[in-house]
Amino acid sequence: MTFEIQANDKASNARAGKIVTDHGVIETPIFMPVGTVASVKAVHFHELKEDIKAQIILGNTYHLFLRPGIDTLERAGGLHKFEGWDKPILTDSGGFQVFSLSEQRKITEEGAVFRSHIDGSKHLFTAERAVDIQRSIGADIIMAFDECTPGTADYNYAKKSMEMTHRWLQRGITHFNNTEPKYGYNQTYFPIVQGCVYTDLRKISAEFIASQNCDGNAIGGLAVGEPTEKMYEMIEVVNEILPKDKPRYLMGVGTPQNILEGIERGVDMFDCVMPTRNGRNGMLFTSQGIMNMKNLKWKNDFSPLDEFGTSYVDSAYSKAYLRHLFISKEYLALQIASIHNLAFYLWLVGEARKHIFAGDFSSWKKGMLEQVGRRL
RNA sequence: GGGCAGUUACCAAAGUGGCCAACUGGGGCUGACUGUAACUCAGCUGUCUUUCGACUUCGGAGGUUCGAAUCCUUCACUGCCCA
Repeated sequence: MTFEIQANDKASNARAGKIVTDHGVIETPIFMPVGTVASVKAVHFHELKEDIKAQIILGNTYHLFLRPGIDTLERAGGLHKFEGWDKPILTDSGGFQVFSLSEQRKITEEGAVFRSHIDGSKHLFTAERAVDIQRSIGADIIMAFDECTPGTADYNYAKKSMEMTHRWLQRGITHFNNTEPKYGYNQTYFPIVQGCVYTDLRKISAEFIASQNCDGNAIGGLAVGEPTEKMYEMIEVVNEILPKDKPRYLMGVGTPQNILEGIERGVDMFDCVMPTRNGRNGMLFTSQGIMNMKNLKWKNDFSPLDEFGTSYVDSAYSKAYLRHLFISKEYLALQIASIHNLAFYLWLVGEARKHIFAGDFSSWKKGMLEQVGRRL
């Protein structure tokens, strides 16, 4: 994997670049749709590629390990072949599940023991195991196994957790270097900065992560309960330290506003379930603001779903029709909303990229922020 | 014509003397959702009020009672059965 910066914004830390993987090029800044269980929920891969124009998608180690399982993925020849996606894939390590499934896991120095949410069976995830599974999945970019601490963690817990994440990282890197890709193309390993909302911890973590000299670096443990301003502050602190010539990936973020703020602070890659999950729950993100499609006000509004939208669903369907589909609990509603939201997110980062090249990112961002935050 | 059962908020349906503005579903309105255990979750859904609370309700009218959605009388309507 290689990364090349193609343009820097004049008034901010925003940059535009190009990541090259064996499955193709990723133009940054980029948003990566989340396809946890070998599926971007409610969206065909055809639409993902042709209409939404996704350049890279995610998969999840924990979920894919439970179903369909490693054996099936290996027999399929890896996740790309299994799901029919020939562009880049990034897999999360299961670190987020340490946070989101905190009720049914136990953390030790060795790793985390999960009780499966599917059948209750116990599974030990370690730094090494996460590498092995991600080798079997065959993602282009694989993530270190970390503990994603909640934004409300106290200092001592955050410090101990961060230090353990660092030890896990060294074990993971060693194991990564001692193992080979399984399907004939290269994989690269991204470490993850932790440290919760504590500036000194974030600095220590960023310095440690930078010293590992990986191809790219991730910022984790944000947008997990801390105030948004704190998140922005932590991004600034960390990006001061993370190498400029490596892609920076802000994990799990976020709203359109979060993404623009992240780009301005020098982040290159984002992923988030919001466009798909919120879409399925009836919320549309548009360049003009946020719409709750279940609201009465759309009942007889036959105007296009999004007159400024770039996806075919934006002109093919009306607001009134999509509202009807949601109210009627029709599956098509989930598809249309998910396609629209993902297309919007990809459009948004694409526009950001253009304005970085043009050198007027910050002024463009200011106007866009006001628009996307409106409630329609 | 006779007998029986029933009539509760937008719909369905509990409640059979005070703890009832009235259980529960559905529907409706609004909100939440950030490396996906999520087509999920939460609040509201008689009127007025920010809250406390006040007021008007359980087919209509009248009555019994300190007190009625609940008991009595009567009228109206609906369903089933017998002629």
